Amino acid sequence: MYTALLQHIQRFVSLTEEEIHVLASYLTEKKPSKKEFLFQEGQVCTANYFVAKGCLRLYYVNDKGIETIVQFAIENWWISDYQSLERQIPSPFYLQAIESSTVIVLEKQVQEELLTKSPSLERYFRIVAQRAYGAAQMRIKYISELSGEERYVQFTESFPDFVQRIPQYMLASYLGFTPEFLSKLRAKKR
Amino acid sequence: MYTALLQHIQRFVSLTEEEIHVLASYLTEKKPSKKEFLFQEGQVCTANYFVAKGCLRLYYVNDKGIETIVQFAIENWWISDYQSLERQIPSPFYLQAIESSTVIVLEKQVQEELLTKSPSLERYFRIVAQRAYGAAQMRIKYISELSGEERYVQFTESFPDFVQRIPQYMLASYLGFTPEFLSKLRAKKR
DNA sequence: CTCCGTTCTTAATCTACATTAAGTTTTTTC
DNA sequence: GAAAAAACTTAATGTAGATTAAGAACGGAG
Repeated sequence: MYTALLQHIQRFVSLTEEEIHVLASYLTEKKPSKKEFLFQEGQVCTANYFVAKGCLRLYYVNDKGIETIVQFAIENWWISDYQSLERQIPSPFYLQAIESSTVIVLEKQVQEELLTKSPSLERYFRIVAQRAYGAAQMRIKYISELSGEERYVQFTESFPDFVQRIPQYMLASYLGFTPEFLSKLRAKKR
Repeated sequence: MYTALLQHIQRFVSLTEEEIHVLASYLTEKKPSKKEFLFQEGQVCTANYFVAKGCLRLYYVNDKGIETIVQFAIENWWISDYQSLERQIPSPFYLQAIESSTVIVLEKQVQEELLTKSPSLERYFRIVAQRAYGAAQMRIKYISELSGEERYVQFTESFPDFVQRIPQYMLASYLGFTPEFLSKLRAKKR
């Protein structure tokens, strides 16, 4: 149970049997089916989610009804709306399963308590947050540095398998342009 | 000494006298003058920087020589290139003082050691990283959601004092457009 | 105070990508 | 396995913001 997460944690810190036991008692598992939501716009986000299997997307919908994907999460990624989670304010985002997935849920209340008990886990989540932040810094750089076409090439080269797994319009949404423009790019590359 | 930082830390966790003492012994202070660099492109970034006074910018230069600002840091912000710092790879960024500033330097090696000794500090840095990540998530949202003009309005309304402190061309660079376009926007608002 | 480099402005032209709209193909559902 | 819904494509037209170029204003060093 929870082996994917335990393995991930032990890549960064080591846990005692006791800690593993306590941790496991605090976790719950959810198996959202395709298109199921973990939270929606307007709700306060209450948990941090670890993808053991499958794929999620974090997105928002603008006033014209257009969806924009802020982040994907695949196996071994934590995902949540960290401002909503920390400040307990309503989230502007939707967190949704793209495929039917297996997600490990760590409730905020529970996380607080758990981390005061276990410095190793505190350390693990510090490292995870720093890595996510580093990735976000690079993402911001790429958004402004590269053109739409360059971002498309870079993404497909970096994550060829992942591109197969998701609908094209989601890729367009993540890369920051329209499905029509992506279609044009694809036609050009053939 | 280091009072700005100690106050910031104690907004999130409490430290014992002993911990404060150990922490202080590990920190160093730097007073970069205007335009001085803390690190430059191609260097591996070795430390995490806390702005006690003044203002820094993290930016990169593209192949046409155009600078783009990825982040500002003012009083009470930590700033660094977290990918370079964590993976010890060369940074694509420059970290530079915009004003002559007072910066508290926490070397990576030292941070590692310090955090294994103090769970409270581990906790503090976990919280700081999560907040920074939350802010980055929102930044990514705003970049795709708002037009250049809307980002300008939003930024000037959110940080009116800060806008006074920095040159216009840096604001343009941060907001993701040219100084010429900013100039046009400003003319329009008058 | 004045000179020189930096910053800011104006305006003409240009382009990457959006919008709209219609048609086609693929996937889902009953 | 037919019908409906979702996803993808093509093409005409539109626009936010870039680029280029030149001049004006500002600010700091001597």
